[in-house]
Amino acid sequence: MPTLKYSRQRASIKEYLDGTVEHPTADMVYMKVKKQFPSISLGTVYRNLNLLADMGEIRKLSTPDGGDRFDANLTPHYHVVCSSCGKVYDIMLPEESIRHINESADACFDGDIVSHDTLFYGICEHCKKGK
Amino acid sequence: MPTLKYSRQRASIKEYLDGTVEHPTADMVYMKVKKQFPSISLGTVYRNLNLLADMGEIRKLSTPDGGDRFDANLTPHYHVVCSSCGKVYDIMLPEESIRHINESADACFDGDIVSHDTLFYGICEHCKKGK
DNA sequence: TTCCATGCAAAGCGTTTGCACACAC
DNA sequence: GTGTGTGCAAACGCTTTGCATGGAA
Repeated sequence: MPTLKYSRQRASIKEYLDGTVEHPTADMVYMKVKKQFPSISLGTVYRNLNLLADMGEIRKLSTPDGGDRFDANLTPHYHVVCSSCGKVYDIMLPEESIRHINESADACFDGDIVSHDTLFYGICEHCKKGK
Repeated sequence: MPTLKYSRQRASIKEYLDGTVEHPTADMVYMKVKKQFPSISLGTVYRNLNLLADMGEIRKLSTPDGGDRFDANLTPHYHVVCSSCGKVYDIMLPEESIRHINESADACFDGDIVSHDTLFYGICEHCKKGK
């Protein structure tokens, strides 16, 4: 495998992700980092996001509405994606619940459940009110 | 809204989904139904799959590897998607576990969890052995 | 006859990739 | 100087859509 070399662009992407509680799409990252590096390309953003995800420095979340989302928060937590607006929310289940869910799922599945990737769906408060 | 009219193509799609325990992609449905209707187009398959999903006759599952998958099994159950091979498996949790998971998640989320859409990730038995 | 459904092809969208150039080491 | 990262643009995979035609009611 190739040796990793420093790049300002990658550092900027990581820094942005570290400082946000949202779960930005690649395009949102692109827009943000573009302010600092006006000539950065979307391809570079994607390459670095995937690189960071492969290295385990960020998490990549797949959502139903196409675009992936990225999260630099590595503490064990789940996500809820709003079926209405597509936003992704953190959900901090108590450790006991996490264990219970994993044990239940593991017992029913012929293989290994990767716990922290579990994705919940819902309707967020904002979308509930909007109706 | 327009009145729904019968179509052999849609009937065939529904019939195929009713008879399989897999969770076929749109393209798999297309390939299958094409045997009966050689001139059917992929667009028609997509239109009917979305139509059936909107009517609640089938479920549409979003997976991380791009393609959506379709499931005619409407009994309450969850899904596990294998991070390695992309296959989708049914997972029949005991009712008590489902209730526990929902209550836990609901308590931590500012909105409504849509229980049966919850998506687990894992490595299936087949991929575990293959390594 | 009235509309909905179909087939076809083009377009849409998010993402990946090939290539020449720039930059880290 | 060697090899990785970047910017650009083309290509990709999946899905949707516009339009003329075909079929259900």
